[in-house]
Amino acid sequence: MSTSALPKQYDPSEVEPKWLSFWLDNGFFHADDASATVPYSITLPPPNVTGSLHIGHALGSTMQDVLIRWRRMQGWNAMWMPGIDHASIAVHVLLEKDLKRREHKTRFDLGRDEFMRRAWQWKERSGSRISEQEKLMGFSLDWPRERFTMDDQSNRAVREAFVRLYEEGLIFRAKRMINWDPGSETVVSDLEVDTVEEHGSLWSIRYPFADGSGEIVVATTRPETMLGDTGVAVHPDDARYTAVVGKELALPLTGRTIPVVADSFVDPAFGSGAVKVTPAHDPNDYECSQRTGLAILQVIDTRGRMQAPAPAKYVGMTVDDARKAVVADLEAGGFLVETKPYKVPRGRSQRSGAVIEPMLMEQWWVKAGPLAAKAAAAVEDGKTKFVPELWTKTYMHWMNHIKDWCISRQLWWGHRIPAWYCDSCAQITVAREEPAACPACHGKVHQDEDILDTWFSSALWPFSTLGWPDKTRALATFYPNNVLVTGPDIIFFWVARMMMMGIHFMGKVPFRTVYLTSIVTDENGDKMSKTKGNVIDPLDVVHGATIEALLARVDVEKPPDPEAAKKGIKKHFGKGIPAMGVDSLRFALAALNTGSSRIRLSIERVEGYRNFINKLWNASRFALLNLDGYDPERFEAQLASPAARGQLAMPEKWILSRLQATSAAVDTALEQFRFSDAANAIYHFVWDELCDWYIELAKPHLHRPEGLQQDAKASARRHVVQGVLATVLETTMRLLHPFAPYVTEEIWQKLPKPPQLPASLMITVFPRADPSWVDVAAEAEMQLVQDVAVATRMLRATYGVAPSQTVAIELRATAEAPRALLEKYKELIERSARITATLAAGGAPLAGAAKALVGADVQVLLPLGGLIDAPKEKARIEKELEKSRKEIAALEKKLANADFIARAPEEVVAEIRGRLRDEELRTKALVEALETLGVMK
RNA sequence: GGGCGAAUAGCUCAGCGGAAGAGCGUCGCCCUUACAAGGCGGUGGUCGCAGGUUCGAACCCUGCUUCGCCCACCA
Repeated sequence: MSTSALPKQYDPSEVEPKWLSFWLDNGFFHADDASATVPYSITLPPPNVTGSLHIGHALGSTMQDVLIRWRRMQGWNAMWMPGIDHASIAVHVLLEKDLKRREHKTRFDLGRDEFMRRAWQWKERSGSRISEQEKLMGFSLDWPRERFTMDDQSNRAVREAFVRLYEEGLIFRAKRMINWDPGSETVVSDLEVDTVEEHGSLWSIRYPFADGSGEIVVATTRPETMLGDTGVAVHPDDARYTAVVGKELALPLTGRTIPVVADSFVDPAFGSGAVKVTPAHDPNDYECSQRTGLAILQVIDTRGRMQAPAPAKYVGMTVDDARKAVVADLEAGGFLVETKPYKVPRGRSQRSGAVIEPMLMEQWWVKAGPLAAKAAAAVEDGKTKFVPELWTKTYMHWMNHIKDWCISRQLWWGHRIPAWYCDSCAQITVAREEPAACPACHGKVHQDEDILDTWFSSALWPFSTLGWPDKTRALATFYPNNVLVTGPDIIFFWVARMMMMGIHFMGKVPFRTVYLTSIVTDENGDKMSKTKGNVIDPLDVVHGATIEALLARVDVEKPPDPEAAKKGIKKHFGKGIPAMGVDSLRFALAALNTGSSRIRLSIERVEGYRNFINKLWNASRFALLNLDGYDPERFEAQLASPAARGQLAMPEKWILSRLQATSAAVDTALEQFRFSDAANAIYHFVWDELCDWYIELAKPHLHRPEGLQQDAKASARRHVVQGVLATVLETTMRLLHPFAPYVTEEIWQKLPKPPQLPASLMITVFPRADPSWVDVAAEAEMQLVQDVAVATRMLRATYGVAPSQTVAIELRATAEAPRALLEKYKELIERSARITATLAAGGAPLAGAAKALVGADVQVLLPLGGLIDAPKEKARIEKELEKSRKEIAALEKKLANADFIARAPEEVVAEIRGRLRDEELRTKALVEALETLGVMK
């Protein structure tokens, strides 16, 4: 057997590329549509083509890969679908910004064809970059299936879905109030508008009656819209105005007259109780006009400038300029009553940041009601579950209050709407293929200029990626997906719409479980942003980055405030970022993912888990240095029978028992998406049990005998210990592999193991908890050894006994059972605490000895003779005594309570009694120790 | 204005009805031949506040306070 030595520190840069290409070359990530095994599928939320992998992706994708690798190893036919999203509006914003900066042009200057050409160019560059990054992270995506939301197959799916929905009356064209984004010059959906409170003013304006009989004062935060007013509304029950309803007002600055109408949407308590109504530019006012029959005048155009029928003077002004002009003119005309500062809720485009202009326009809509009803019912019936469960409410609330979805966009990069208008008649043709001529009048047709909301194609993604609208094998096998992992921020945008479309077109929910990830923030809980300079780039964590490199990047990326960004970078990454490899990052993300709403990540945190990976590396290194002569096949045969297992020594029984408990914990945790529990179970097993105890106890048995002839017994024992160590490590690699694929593969490949195993760790079998390995007795015995060793080390440390010095201690136990155990494991204790021990049942108080208690009965005596520091010892024991007495008081109080005795379960009462007994023994021993000290004085 | 969540060790978080836990930090002592990215030991908490339910509450209920995050058309 080879005993290849490993370097002292784990070097991911050598290991990662090697195994990545090994996995890819062997097609281990690919799932077979026709496999007879149980399918398990996840669709990766397709990253935007504009982006590169950020920490949020790293989190979500790592969790998906953990699930996929885990299920794959459990024998499921695990398929993880990769893809990229065309991100219509995001690309627009990006390309247009670039165009403006480099060429001072708009997309309109460029023209549709040229713009599209450049967008595709961008896609080719950017799309492959993100895939490369995903590969680097070890994500076991099924690459041959990789898709793009604007590839031929997706285009076909989009057309098919659009046409069918249109034919079913679920897609329609209508003139309604929409959110106009003057920045990107397109409609955006309600979800793409952020309402923010901004400082503005509330103007009160006088509207005189046309007959000169007085006036009505109205208040507004948008005086320029008065140019489009077509009425003033009052509450029908408002006694102040009942007499004037129906009268005409002379609208200042316009020469028009407008009526006073009654509508109950008016709040009589606000301002004067009268509202100016601008139906074309305010959603409320539009509703009002529909109820009261007021006319609609559009005075703002799609570029956010005033247009006729506003008076010529204002035409062409921007909204802001028009506002100033109107206010000035009103004031000059004596119409302005007052101006006061006011907090104005203002809608802003999430994409362009421009102030949203509500407008009345003809657009394409999805009738959401019927789709949402089924999507809500599916969750109510438990067909799809949210994890954590609390998101169910968010989803349900939205579904139950859903509004129609505006799906047309006045952009170019995206799926062009498959609707053709006749140049001669009013016929609209919605079809899968471009019609040669108008079916009604045979006139020429032209296609709708608009494209679809980027989320329309995303909504079809779980089935369009599997071949829909064709009935494919892949679709039959992998739809519905088992899990969707995504961020809560796109529940409405994406999750809800996949649910609606999946149920509609496939008749089944698209996924059984929706796992919502946390938001990754910096260590202070602040959202990561380029401007704050607190962005943790996963690739920097993997490869490392000097502070200079990080700062230099700011100059290339040119964020809005480069100085602030640099300051932030210096603050957060002052010493740069050490290269920590993929596994450290992945493991950190899993370990920190407790399911709370945010994960505070910092470089220090990742370093902590890098240390863990290194610890594991060194434990393996130790093993490999000591496995010479080990024969895995022989060992397997040795362990095959339960009887043989019974022959194992306690430490071996113990570590195997702990290992099986860890397997069980990992499995249970993953079933419940408790990633941090799973990661921490492995972390503690490896560090606290395997490294801190088992390896230490194994050492004397592994060392090669000095003499020429090794005695047979020691040799056999050595082989068993080697076997257990190798087995435990091999199992640990399998357990840990979904979290840290690279380091585990590297170690696993080096470990001696029985032949006929697969070529890669990633296709071995995930450890299954086997209760037959549980050994309660061994765990209890080991606990005693650990407790005695720890108590002894504590005394040593307290009294400054040099680590190199072996001291003699006395162990006392009055009871027979623990004394027998101490006797049995004397050597283990001696080795763990660097002592020699003598055992006694009791005896006279030992003057000049420091004393520690283990449990109630076992005493550890460290003889110090004249060197004992009596006051220190006294203080220490008194502190323990105080704790013990408090505990006794609490326990006695409980037992004195008749209700407790009567109502609490018997076993609880018995347990409390037992604890009281033990605690009393402790107190007695501690008092005795104090008395012994007294002798010294 | 509605809804949801959080408040536990210096920091970040587990625990969610029967003995207060982890990681990091901090303080000692150690280069003990796997690992100083390490070892050993220690310190540190009226579990936000006030009530209630219960034999028993960090955990369940009510109210309050303080922070987050969503949703919402008030001129």
